[in-house]
Amino acid sequence: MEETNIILPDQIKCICTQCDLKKLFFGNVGNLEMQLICDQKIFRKYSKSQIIIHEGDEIQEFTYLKSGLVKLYRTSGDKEQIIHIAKPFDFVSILSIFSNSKYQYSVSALKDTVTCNLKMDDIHKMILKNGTFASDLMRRMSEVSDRIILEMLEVRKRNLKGRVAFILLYFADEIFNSMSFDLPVSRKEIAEWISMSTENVIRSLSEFRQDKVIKIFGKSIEIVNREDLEMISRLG
Amino acid sequence: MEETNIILPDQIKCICTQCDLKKLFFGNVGNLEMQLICDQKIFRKYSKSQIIIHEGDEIQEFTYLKSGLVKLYRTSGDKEQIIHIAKPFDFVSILSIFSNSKYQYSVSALKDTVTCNLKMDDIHKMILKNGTFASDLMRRMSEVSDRIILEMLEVRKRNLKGRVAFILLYFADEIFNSMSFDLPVSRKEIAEWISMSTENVIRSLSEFRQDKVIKIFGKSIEIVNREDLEMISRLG
DNA sequence: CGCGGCTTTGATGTTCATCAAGTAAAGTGG
DNA sequence: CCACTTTACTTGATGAACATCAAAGCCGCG
Repeated sequence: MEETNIILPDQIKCICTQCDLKKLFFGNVGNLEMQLICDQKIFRKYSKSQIIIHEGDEIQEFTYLKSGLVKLYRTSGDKEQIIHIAKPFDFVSILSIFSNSKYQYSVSALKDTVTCNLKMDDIHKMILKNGTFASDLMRRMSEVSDRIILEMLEVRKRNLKGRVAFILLYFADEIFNSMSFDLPVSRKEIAEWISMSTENVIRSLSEFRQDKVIKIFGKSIEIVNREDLEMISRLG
Repeated sequence: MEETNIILPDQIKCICTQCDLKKLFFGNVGNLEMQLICDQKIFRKYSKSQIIIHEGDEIQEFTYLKSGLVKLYRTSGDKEQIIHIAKPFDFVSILSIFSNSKYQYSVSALKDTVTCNLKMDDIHKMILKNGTFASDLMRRMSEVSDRIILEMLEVRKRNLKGRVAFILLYFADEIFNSMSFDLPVSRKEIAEWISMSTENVIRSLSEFRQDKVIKIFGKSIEIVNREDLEMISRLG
């Protein structure tokens, strides 16, 4: 939220009407209305591990990801609980914003991330005026919360190894669309995501490597035997 | 959903404009619009353990609780995972309905329950026409999903005894508003809610009883030492 | 170059699931 | 309504799963 994160629209070549993300929420917003929103928008740029949204902060903006990758989490005491990892189109900051005046979760950047921020007031006004926009937005909210809840249930019904396998497949299928990728999170963060200890996350990864299910080079992961990994995820 | 569950409006003295639940969603709906909805409404009555919504069913109605108590859960294989326990005003069936054509969760009655069912089409039409209604509905959706997610996180960060203590306090504070109440769920259901084994839920309850934190007579629970129970919930 | 955080492995102990066996309660069909 | 069956509840014993502690190597960063 610091001023230093602001980048002016003309620093990024971006015309709202041509934005890939337009159809997410603004597919049914006329060009005139769109122009009003467009003129008000602010981009913010965050580098890895910078905090985008801080639990407890006043909600004044409607924030969505233009590029990058973020984690949604909650802090209690000195511990963090990761709720979800989201990429553009996964509009996580949509949670809470219509019921609370303050954010219930924090969001931070896992890699360099750019957000597009609109004034919450403008969004509220548009909901009142434009029913189709309201309807589209509702669908998005419902999708996001459904996905998060179902994902938490999927994790929760598995044991340690099943959870780790599930997370690896999640990165492969949902985030990177590839069998090899660089982990955007630490082992500790995986642990905070699946509610297990860091050591046991590492032990599971090592075991998968020994069993030739995956290859590991530091943060770099390659899924070698997808069938086995899926089996571990299903049975665990 | 069976026809046998339908009860005609005049069997229950109910005028929509005077309904306690009106302000939940329809606080900003005019009397004329309200009348249209009102004429279309159907009540359904369910007895304990009857299924109100079945995972996978087509979503055609907008369902909310008039009275009773329900559990929201998901079935995988032969096991159930309880997501949330809800009473009237906690409008759980709001989840999924704007993003999916089918229900992602099941809902069943924990005690005799009456639902008020509106046509989904009418709700959609009203969202398009009435911006304030859309806005109110969004706030409710956001509240419900926030509450469920935060609750799951609270459970997940605790250990066995902490979870059991948390659930007991949940019943006392959120459901019954009393330090003594009849458990509306079995030990097994508590286990499915907090992802622990039935035996260990029972052992925790027995231990609380031995330590004179609670009294137990079958399904009947009395919280004797609230401070201790809160301590267990906090530290566990 | 040194410090702190991340990663890794091993050893140990705690927490929890599972199995077993018995009692109580609740539903079912004659 | 009773005998019967099933489901819920309870406790103990055992072993598996997982956390914690400890120690050492590694990496990035000021």
